[in-house]
Amino acid sequence: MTYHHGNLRKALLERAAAVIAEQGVEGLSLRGLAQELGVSHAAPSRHFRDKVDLLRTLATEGHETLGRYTFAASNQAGPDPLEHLAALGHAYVRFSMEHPAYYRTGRHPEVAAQADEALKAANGRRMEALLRATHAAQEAGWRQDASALHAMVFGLAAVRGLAALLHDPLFRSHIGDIDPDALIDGVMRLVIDPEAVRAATHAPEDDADAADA
Amino acid sequence: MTYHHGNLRKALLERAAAVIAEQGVEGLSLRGLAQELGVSHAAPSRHFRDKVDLLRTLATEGHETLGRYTFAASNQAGPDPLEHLAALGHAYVRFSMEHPAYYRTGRHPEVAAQADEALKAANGRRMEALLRATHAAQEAGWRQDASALHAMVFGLAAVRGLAALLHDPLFRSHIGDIDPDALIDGVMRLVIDPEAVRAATHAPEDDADAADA
DNA sequence: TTCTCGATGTAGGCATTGACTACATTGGAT
DNA sequence: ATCCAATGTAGTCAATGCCTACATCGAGAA
Repeated sequence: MTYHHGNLRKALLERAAAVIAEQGVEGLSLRGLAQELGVSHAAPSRHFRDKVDLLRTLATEGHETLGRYTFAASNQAGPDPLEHLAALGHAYVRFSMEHPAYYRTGRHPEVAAQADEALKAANGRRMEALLRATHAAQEAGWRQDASALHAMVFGLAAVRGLAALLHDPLFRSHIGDIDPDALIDGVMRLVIDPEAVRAATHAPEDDADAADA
Repeated sequence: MTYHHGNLRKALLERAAAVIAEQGVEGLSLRGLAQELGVSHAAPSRHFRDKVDLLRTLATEGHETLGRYTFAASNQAGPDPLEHLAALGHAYVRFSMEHPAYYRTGRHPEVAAQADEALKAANGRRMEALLRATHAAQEAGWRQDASALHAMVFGLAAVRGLAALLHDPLFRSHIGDIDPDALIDGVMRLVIDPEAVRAATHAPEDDADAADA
């Protein structure tokens, strides 16, 4: 046994993510973490000021991972702004399913309440990117009747709400066995509604699709 | 001072709701509650088996209150199924804003994970009612292209997501000062989209302007 | 090479909290 | 009037977060 662990900070983050994925944020204990990693109960304090500091770090990692998801989605999606927006929504829900620890930590009220500048900035960047994608979709005919803000919040709410439902035991048990992917597809189609867009764009009068900035 | 409190159970629930509204569920402590009410630290255990039991009771109260909100909304809404569905969504978001303690407790993972039969049943009833309202809206032309389940989840996700956003400090601080009511209206209009429904119901044939209600 | 010092980990302690047990008080039913 | 179930009290314990003082390590300075 070595006196020093080697990379305790990383190990703490990984183990914490595993515990949160299994038992939720409530089930996380710094002392338990230290014991599982074979270090003393005070060792974690060398790397994280307090429990929220660890959670905040995890949440920031989660933002970065989510960033990679949305980046990949942007690249894989075609040039159609509607498809792009749908891909962003898909990426978020998939992220929430594949990284439950990041997802739960990011939504934890303590973390949001004690967010540092890095976390706020990461969140802000994602919101701005979403707003741009929303704007592009509107220029392509999506929800032109609404303000950009309302349209963005609509899409964001639907996506975040869907993720919340898929993580809600009450919802899951009431719905019974379903294919999450099919549900995500179905809901995203209702959010984007390309049929309606096509109908509106090819509408009686064609002053609607003037797309310039 | 009397040896017995009088109605400690009720007092505990009320005080707990106040604390949760101020500091969130994380800020709630049974001993603190007891101290504020002037009873011994073990007194709460006479009324609630443990902390989750108290939270679960609060969540059940919340379901009842939400039930009253939706009942009132149903009554005040006109006969139009679309208007009815929008009113249900509105009622949920309004409930979440006016009763933050109920809202937060109901969404707390511990509560959902340890829900008892009463809570599951209350949740199930609301889901069934929402499914019926969704079905009626579809019969009136709303989102007929989607399955009833997908349409319901779409609406539910948008509404729950909007409530989540309005309670999210990160979202609120990024958005800046806004009028929540205007945002709720705007988003609900995008969920229901009566214009699109009217367009779809009055078919491709162009008697578009002759039709009025 | 040896020394020093900052980084990292340890040991102990304290306050808070949830939960358990044994005991006390009350008021209503008999 | 008596009994007893409901309600409240006091004490205890383990778990936890956080604090302080001390120990160990290893890399760079001397």
